Amino acid sequence: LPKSKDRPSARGPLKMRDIANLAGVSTATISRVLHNSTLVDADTAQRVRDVIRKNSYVPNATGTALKSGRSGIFGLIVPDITNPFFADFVKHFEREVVDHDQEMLLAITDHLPEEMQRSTRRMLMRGVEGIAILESEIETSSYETMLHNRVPIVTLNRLTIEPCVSDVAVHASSGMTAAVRHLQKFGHQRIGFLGGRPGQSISMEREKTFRAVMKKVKLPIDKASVVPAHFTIEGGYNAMNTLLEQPNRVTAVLCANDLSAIGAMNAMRYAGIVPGKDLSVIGLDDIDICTMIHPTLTTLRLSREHMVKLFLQALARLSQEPYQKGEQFMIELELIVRESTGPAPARSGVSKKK
Amino acid sequence: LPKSKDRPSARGPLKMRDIANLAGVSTATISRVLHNSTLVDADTAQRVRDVIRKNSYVPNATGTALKSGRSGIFGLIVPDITNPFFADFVKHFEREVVDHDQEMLLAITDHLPEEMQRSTRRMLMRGVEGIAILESEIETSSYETMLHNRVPIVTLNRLTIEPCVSDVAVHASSGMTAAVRHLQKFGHQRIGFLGGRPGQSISMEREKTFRAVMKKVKLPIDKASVVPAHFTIEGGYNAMNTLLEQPNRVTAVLCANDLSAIGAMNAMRYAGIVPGKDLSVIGLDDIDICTMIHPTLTTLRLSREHMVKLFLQALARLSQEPYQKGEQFMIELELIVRESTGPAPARSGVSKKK
DNA sequence: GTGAAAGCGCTAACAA
DNA sequence: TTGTTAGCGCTTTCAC
Repeated sequence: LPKSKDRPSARGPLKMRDIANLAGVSTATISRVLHNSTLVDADTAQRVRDVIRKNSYVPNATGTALKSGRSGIFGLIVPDITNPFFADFVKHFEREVVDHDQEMLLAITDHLPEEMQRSTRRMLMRGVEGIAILESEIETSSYETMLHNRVPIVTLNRLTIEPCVSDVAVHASSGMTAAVRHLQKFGHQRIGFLGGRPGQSISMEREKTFRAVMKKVKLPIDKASVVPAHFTIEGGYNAMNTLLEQPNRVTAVLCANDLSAIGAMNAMRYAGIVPGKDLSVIGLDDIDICTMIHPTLTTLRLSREHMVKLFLQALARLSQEPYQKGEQFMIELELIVRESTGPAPARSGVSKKK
Repeated sequence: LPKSKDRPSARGPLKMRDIANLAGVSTATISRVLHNSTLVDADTAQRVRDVIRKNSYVPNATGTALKSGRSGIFGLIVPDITNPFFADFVKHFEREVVDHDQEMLLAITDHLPEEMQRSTRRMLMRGVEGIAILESEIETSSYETMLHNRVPIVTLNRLTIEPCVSDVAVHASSGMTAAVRHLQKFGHQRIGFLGGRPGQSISMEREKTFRAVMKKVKLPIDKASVVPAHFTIEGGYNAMNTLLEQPNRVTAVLCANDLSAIGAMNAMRYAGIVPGKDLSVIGLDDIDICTMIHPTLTTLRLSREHMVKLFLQALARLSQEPYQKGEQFMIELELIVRESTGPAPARSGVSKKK
């Protein structure tokens, strides 16, 4: 019986061997041509390229990965791709990674610890060269498995680094200061905050920063004007309804993210309050829809493009031997003024219905 | 010098060989344990499992893939993950695929033909076992490369099948009929349509269906009330502004998707027209935000969950030898009534400002 | 300038 | 019940 060397791939895609046979050269030559090696005769190279094109040959990355020990895959773990912030992050991450001839392996945890565990396992099985984790609560056993396997990791807002683990954190205070000063210039004195859920580290962090900023600019905080909220439209909607029940209502609110700001504006509409006029609103993230709603949303931009660059840079540095230590990176917010903020209304008691 | 068999993996994750050495068995036994083979002694199995756990060993899928010839990866190509419809599709696709111990390879084309080409190449390199393409315009050379490599493909709304290529199409006419009847019951007579961009097959299809439905229910169509629109918030916004310039304005509009419906409602607000009261609006897709805006959007639901199931089922069937032929699947729309539709206003000349 | 051959991590047929 | 071994597609040293 003929050796497998000679059979023209019974089924499935062509292999390098087949191309080699068709071009009358060895697989080594094919490989050289694919890598644009100069050590190959121009004519031979051309002939090989023709055969490749004619047969739509595509090299099998599995073989390459196994041989080289490098998968060329980077993992990305997000809690919820339905949130435009994460969707945009995923989009930029994919683009960046693909532009470097690598792949993205995406995992969506839906905030579930057991999904986090499955995700890390999947990533390790596929031999990812690094993992970006945009999930603030990382379940312990997953974390240990990753450390054990010494895969570079970059986390978001955990403010903790260790060997093989870097972190990118949002430094909110300068941005929030700008936001509050912007409101102050419009004459706002009573400013509320929507967000800050006990136990959720990012949102607690943002609430803490808000308190610090208000102290810095010497504005008092009414306890009842800081309302916990999920990072969703519904979360903001509910929180704003709670806020609206308060006497001596605020004239402006900062929200922990854009989605909750949008929800808050919906709640205001139902209550007959005009956002941007009766009550100013500021979001955080600057997702695309900020400019597509009415009124357009003033917000603190957290650039996904920049974040992605930081994450990938951090991963790259962890991969280089001398940097295995782990580093802390910071990213700033930028105030983007739009229509949802304006002069504070003359007196506090705005009627509920116009 | 000792054979590589004996060295305890200098660096990087442990391999099966290492675990075998630690447990004092051969790699074959490790493999058997990992696959829950019954042919292995209970004690040995336990010992192996302990070693695996203790060392956080994770098998390398690259090896498995190369050996078995099956990558366990399914490709998904979408034009724009920032569109909530696609984001939701990706989410369900990922979940479904991962639940079957497989992976999703995601590509985002941003509607660019050259990205489509790169994407298919990436997919073929990684040896995907099937590709779901949610991009209606498929660039020819990519398509041929895929066919050449005989990888199962399922497309959306192309209404064309061939060997190795199945299609899932949205059958809009019953849903649209329900939508128009719903408006008729509210007394609407002049109904417009936003969408239908020349050259974009999905949107042309939807416009055609709209015309057919209007004919069926014996309602006239004013040429000027069918306005082309991109499938985005901005597209709907612009289209609605065009529509509002018309004399003898419609009292209701169907939109080719939810995003354009949302944009249309924004445009109405700016013009002082109250959506759902002065002018009824119906979307298509039923993305999550439909219930999170004011007024909530009446829409024709296109279930992503169901679509994903169909796509994966179609891919699975193409993989089985006897089904290589390619099949046409259909998916229906379901009318979901919310607040954006209501009784037609008494007379047509609604004032532009209240 | 080109080819032969070994080996990456894993599986499965076969041997013991 | 367990081990030995060949080989999946590719790269690369070494020999020619």
